[in-house]
This record gives sequence, C-alpha cells and structure tokens, in this order.
Amino acid sequence: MTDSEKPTLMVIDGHSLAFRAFYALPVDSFTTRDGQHTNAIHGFISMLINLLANEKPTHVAVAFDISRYSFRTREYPEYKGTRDATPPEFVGQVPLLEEALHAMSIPTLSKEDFEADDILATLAHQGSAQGFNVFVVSGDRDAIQMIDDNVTLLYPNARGVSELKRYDRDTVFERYGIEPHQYPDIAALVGETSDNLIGVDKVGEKTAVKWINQFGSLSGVLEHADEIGGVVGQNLRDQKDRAIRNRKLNHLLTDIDLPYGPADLERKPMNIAAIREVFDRLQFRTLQERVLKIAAQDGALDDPTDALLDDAGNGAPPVRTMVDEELAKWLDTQSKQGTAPLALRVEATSGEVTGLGIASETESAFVPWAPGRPDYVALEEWMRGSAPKYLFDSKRELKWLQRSGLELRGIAFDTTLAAWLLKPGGKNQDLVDQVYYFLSESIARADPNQLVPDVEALSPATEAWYVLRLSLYLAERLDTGSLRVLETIELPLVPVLARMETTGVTVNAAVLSRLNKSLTETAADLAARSYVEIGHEVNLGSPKQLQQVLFEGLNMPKTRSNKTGFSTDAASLADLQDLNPHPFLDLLLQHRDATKLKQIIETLERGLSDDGRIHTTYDQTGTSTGRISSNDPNLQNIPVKTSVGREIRSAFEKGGEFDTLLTADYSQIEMRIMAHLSGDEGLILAFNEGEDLHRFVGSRIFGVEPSEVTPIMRTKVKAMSYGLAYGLSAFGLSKQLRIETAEAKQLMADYFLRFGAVREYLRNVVEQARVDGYTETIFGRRRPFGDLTSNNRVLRENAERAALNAPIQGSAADILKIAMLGIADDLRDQQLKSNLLMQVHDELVFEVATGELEALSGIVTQRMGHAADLRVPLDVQIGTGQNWDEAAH
DNA sequence: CTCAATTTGCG
DNA sequence: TGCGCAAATTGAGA
Repeated sequence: MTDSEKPTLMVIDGHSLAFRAFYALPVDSFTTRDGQHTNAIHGFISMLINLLANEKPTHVAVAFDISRYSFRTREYPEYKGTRDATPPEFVGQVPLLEEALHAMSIPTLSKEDFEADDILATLAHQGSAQGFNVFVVSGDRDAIQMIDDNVTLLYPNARGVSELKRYDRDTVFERYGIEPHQYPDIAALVGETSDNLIGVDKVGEKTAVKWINQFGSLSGVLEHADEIGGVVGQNLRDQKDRAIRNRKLNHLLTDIDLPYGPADLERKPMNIAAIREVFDRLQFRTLQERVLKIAAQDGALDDPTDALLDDAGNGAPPVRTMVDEELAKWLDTQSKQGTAPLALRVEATSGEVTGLGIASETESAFVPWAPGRPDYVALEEWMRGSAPKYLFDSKRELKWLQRSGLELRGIAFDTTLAAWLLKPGGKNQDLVDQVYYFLSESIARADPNQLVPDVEALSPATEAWYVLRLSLYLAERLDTGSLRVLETIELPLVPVLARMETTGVTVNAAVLSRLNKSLTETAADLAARSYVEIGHEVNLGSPKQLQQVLFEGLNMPKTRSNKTGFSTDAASLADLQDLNPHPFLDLLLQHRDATKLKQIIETLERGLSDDGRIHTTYDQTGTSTGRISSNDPNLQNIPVKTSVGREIRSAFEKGGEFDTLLTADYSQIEMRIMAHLSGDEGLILAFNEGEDLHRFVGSRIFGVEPSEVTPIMRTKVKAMSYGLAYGLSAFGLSKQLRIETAEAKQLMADYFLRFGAVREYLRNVVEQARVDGYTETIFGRRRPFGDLTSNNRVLRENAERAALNAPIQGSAADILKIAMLGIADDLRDQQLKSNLLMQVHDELVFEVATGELEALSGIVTQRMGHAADLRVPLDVQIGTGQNWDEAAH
C-alpha cells in the first residue's frame, strides 16, 4: 500500500487550537448581535476548513479537555499552575464550537481525568499501527513525541492558526537534532514554563540536546550525571528530581480507553440544516459558504444528485396523478378509513393554483388544477368540509386557494406554526429545512433562479407526504400546553389573518401625496438651513459624516460610543443640546423627523394596490413572544405621536361602501397582566378602583392624595411602571426621565415598597425560567431561554430581561388573539358585513358596514373584555371616525 | 449585490 | 445599563 492509498487520520487538539485562535483574532470583530464572542470558533473552523481542503483526511476527530484538572494535576498540583484563569469570553465559545463541529459531522472526544493530548497520542499511536497516515494538529510542543514515520505534527506558528508548520522526523531532527521520541527528554531537562514545569538550572535546549545525543536518553544522562562537570553538572545532580518529575508528566499516554478507534472516525456527510442553523446563529456568513462548499464536494446529504438517488423514492409512496372519478373514489376511501388526517400541499405559480398534493401515510396523489375545470366536486367537498388537513404554511396556501375560488376548512395542523411554537426564536424554515431538521432526511431544493432546473422539484404529492410525517413528528414533540395554544389559538387564527390580508385597508393616496410633497419641502429647507449653520453641505442621513461634523468640526463633547464611533441618535443629540447648545442640532433632529415620516409615507404609497387598499402580510411566526408582526408594508408602526404622524393616520380610511372606521384597544393591558400574574394587592386594587392607574400608583408612592399627584409625578410613575416589565434599571430610568440616578433608585425603592409583590413576581419568573429553561404565558405558550445560565454576563442579563418580559408580552398577545377569534366567530354567526382590518398588538381596527355599528361595538367590547379571566378587569376603549386618526380616542 | 450597523417608527 | 418588531439608509466588502 502506497502512502497515497492509505487512509488519512487527522486528530486535533480542540482547546489548544481554539485558544490560539482566541488570542490571534480580535474579540471585538467577532461578536454576534447578542454579544456572544465567536473569535475562537471562527479561527478554529477557518483553520479546519483549510485542513480538510488541503490534507483531505478520510478520518477526523477533535479532542477537548474536560477541565484543567487531570491525573497530572493530582500527581503534581502545581502542573500548569501558573496559567491564569481561562477568560470567560473563551469558555463560552467551546460548547458552540462543539455544536459547529457536530453539525459538520466531526466527532469530538474528551475523557475525564485525561488531557486532550493523551487522546491525540492514543489515536495517533493506534492510527500509525493500523496503517493510517496521521496528522496531529496541536499547539502543544509535547505533541512532538507523537511523530513517527506515519505521524506528522501540524503546529501553529506565532501568528495564530492561519499557518501551520509541518513537523515530521526530518524537520524535528533539523530543528532539534534529535528523534521525536527523545523530545520529552529534552523538555524534561529544560523545563516547560507554560506547564509550570521548572527544568534544571542553566540547562537550555543546546545543552540538553548535547547530553541526549551523548548518552542516548534522559536515563542515560542521569546515570552519567557524575561525568558532567561545571556548574551545570552540579545543578543536574542536585536537581535530577525535577527532570524525573517533568519526564513523568510530559509523557503522553498512548493506551487510554476511548469510545472510538481510528477506523470509527471516518468522515460522514455533513448535516446541512444543522450547519445553517449553527452558523446562522454564530453569524458566520462567509465561513458558512466555505463549509457548505466542502460539504457539497464531499457529497453531503443535500447534494441534489444524491438526494434524487437516495430519497426521491426513499420511503415516499409513488405519486398517483388523479382526476375525476378516481380522485373522488380515493377521497371517499380515505374518509371511510376513519378520521385519519390527510396532508395537503398547494402548488401555485404567481399566486394561481396549478396543482394540489394530497397524502396519507402510505399514499400520495397529485391533482392538476386549472381554473374553471369541472369534475372536482368530490375534491372541493373534501376541501371545504371539516375533515382534518395538515399543511405547511397554511395561511399562504389558504390565500392561494381562495384566490382561485377554492374553499378550505379543517386546517388541523400546520408544521410552520408547530415548529415556531417549539422554537419561537428560530429562523423560519422552508419545507426542505424542516424535513432535514426534524426528520433528518434530505429532499432536493429546486433552484428558483434556474430557468432549466437541474433538479426536478418534488411533486406536491410527495411534499404533502413529508408534511404529514412532519406533522406527526411535531405533534409528538409539542408539550400539551403548546399543543393547546396551537389548536385553540394559532390554527383558528389562520383564516382570520388570511381574511384581513385579503381585505386590506383603504388608504387615501391623495392625502399621502400631499403630505409627501410638504415634507419634501420641509426636509429640503431644514437641510439647507443646517448647512448654513456648519458652513458646508453634509449628508444628514449619514451617522459617519455627522460624527465628523459634531465631534471634529464643532468639537462637541463625546456621546455614548457605538461600534462606529459616537452615537448621533436622538437621545444623544438631546444631551448635546443641553451641554453644548447649537442650532445645527435642532435642525438635524427636525430633519430626521421629516425624512422619517416621508420614508414611511413612501413605503405606504408603494404598498398601495390597484384596489386603493393596502394589503399587509401578517407574520404569525415572526416573534419570540407570541405577537404577530406585519410586513410589506408594516402597518404596526404607523406614526401617531406627532401631528404630522396623525395626518398619516388620517389617510387610513373606511372603504367606500362602509359607514365608519372603528378602533378598539386595551388600555394598559401589560400592567393588568402584571397585576394578575403578581397578585399584588395594591396594583389589583388600582385597576378595580377604576381610577387613573398612574395617578393611583403615584399617590401611593409619593404619599399624597390622588388629586395632588402632579403631572411630573405622574410622568415618573408612568415611566417606572412601563419600564418594570422590561427589566428597566435605575440607570435606564434616570436616563429616560433625565433625573439623577439616585433619584431613580429612590423612585424604584418607593415603588417596590408599595408594590412588593411585583418585584417578587419578576424575580420568580427569571428564577423559574432558569430552572425550567423556558417561560410560559397564562395560556401555556412557551419561550425557551438557554442563556440564563450563561457565563457571559451580557448574554445572561439580556436573557433575564427578555425572560421577565416574555410572559407579560406573550399573555397580552394571547389575549388579543383570543378576542380576534371570538369576534370573527360572532361576525360570521351574525352574518355581519363589517371587516376586521388591522391588528396593532393591543388594538384592532374595523370598517363598519351600514347599520352594524351598535352590533359590532357590542361584539368587540364583549369579546375583548372577556378574552381572559383575570384578577383585574380588561378595559377596552372604542372609538369611531371616518379615518384612523378620527377613530382614535 | 449583500450585509452589518445605525436610526427610528409603533406597541 | 429597556422588551418585541420592520424598514430605510449608509458604507464596506464581494
């Protein structure tokens, strides 16, 4: 067997290489948005990719130390004793690195009481004996002893891990003048500072090599210690115990028990979905591409050709194309087999349905669809009947069906919603991702950019079969609370949201256009005036250029710093205006205001359809807390706080044939939920008294009559109350109210003195979440939290604030959703023509059909007011008007 | 062209 | 050193 035919085993010392990467790469440049440091992971993976590409190992493993303690520290407690505590920024990266490696299907090894080096030595030893070419990758010089004719050491140079130097027998000889196996003898005499092993005084590498070459080995040297003259000879005789101890400790074990031998470490196809997930989380974009490229070269599972060969027929029932009687008969048979659900997958081209896939666990049918075709009576009956159907992204497909004139009822499962409930912070996955992620099977992803795809897309029928299997799997995975949220809230909400999107909301283009014109002038005027103030033009929209103007040109005091320098946000500019008044600052703020409003108007204008209405898309899986989000365009951030903002709202009108617009919103729902969840008697009383909340709380805190609460007091109390549910600190409160930190602290103390159960509750939420690993809303919606136990303070504290907010925000979201369902039911049952148009977290907007105002406001008040049974009432405010601004109260 | 960073709108 | 979002813009890098 020649060398090139031999299998190649590569074993890597995870800690030593990651640690070198940690110090070679700047921490600041490798940090995720959440504050997780990733420089060591990045450096390591980058190095690994190069190794995989260059050395093409057939077998790979990475070894990690479990702790800094091993049998060596037990024998000699000072071993490695001089090492500083491992930086916490590094420690947190190791588990993530292991995750990344597992996604790449690279096994990691560690063994209690042994060091990674011992694992490496054992594998290298076995590999060499079993006919492997072995590469040892380590930043520890002791690894030199592993080198033999079959074992090469790759050792990082001073510059980090980007370049590795190859050491084989010849190189070692050139460098040290000895055989590799003699290296520990040299090191024992010289000592190893980094391991806190002191050598024989005055003996350096030169002397040690000379002696070893003269006497063959350390024991030879010690035997002949008497023959060595001078001070070094005396030192050797005096200090021979050091050398013996060092030799014992730097001997790497080659016979420890491991779960895997070299042959078990054969490289396996990478898990593409897992790579995407982990690398997305780490925010490694370029690296992800490089890894995926390698994965593709290696014929990983998602390789298109592979997928076709392996999976197209792998378990999936053959696709039967059905029409007419055959289809009718098949559906009939299916329904006779009891209530066994079928999965439905809709195929559409530019919104028009072209085909349907229907599948049971054992059969799948494709139904070609063309508009106006008869003979689908049985199909349509099944679709609009209550027979359970399982779907992927049901809202989208439901809308396609409705556009093509097809009714669909009985949506009994949606894998998109289920996956989200399971992991509400995760990325939205497409069907291919889900199949890979949950079923560990790969299906081909047809490239939509290819005119002539080289991968045949799966039939909707086969896709439906996957949807069915995903549904069964996900239903198993969901806890009963989440399953109840899915069945009683999320699934019934699908048609409600679909309807809202399809209905859209009328927006007056003329109003928008007039506003746009006026704002364009205002902005230009403000810009020109601001240029005069500083003597030159500048791009007011560029924070970078503003930094130059403010901090270099005008020499203003430095504001809060961010990644690109110093902040120029509104709060910072307001601070500057206090410290260093300048007309430019006001003009800039006003210009920002005008351009922001203008931008929103233009987004709305672009979103306006031919029917004169804006059709947003609600993302039911867009948040971690249970809220829905709105996009294309976002109708949940339409200005309201300024007069120009309200003019924008006034462009939102009732449809022509409707009477009026009606808005309904919850007042202080989050505080009410806080009162309910905490059981705080004071807060509960406040809501039951029906008095102005902030006035009531203010009177308690400041010890005055409610009527004596001044506007300033009320503002402070309001900020305090709202901040509570977000984990606001005294510092943050002082910043927001522009008061001294001490006063903010006092305010918080006074608050908790009167409303102690609130603090107790907030503490408990976080504590419980730390134990459970998740938080829960009143209705059982869960949000997982891993970082509550993180060693990284930034990560941990961010998680703590999110955790104390999640049940509050999430329960509020649940409540409004439940109200929406009730309202939709009533509208249908009473056959009202009024439409639910928009949802803005605690507000609903309707257009009211002629004569329905009384009925509708009754329904809305009732359903919203009784969506949940809390220890405090839910207060609903209703307003009407010709447009959204007028309808506000 | 894509992406990160900044800023700002809403609840 | 305040939770949850979407969107636009700038500027850097591929």
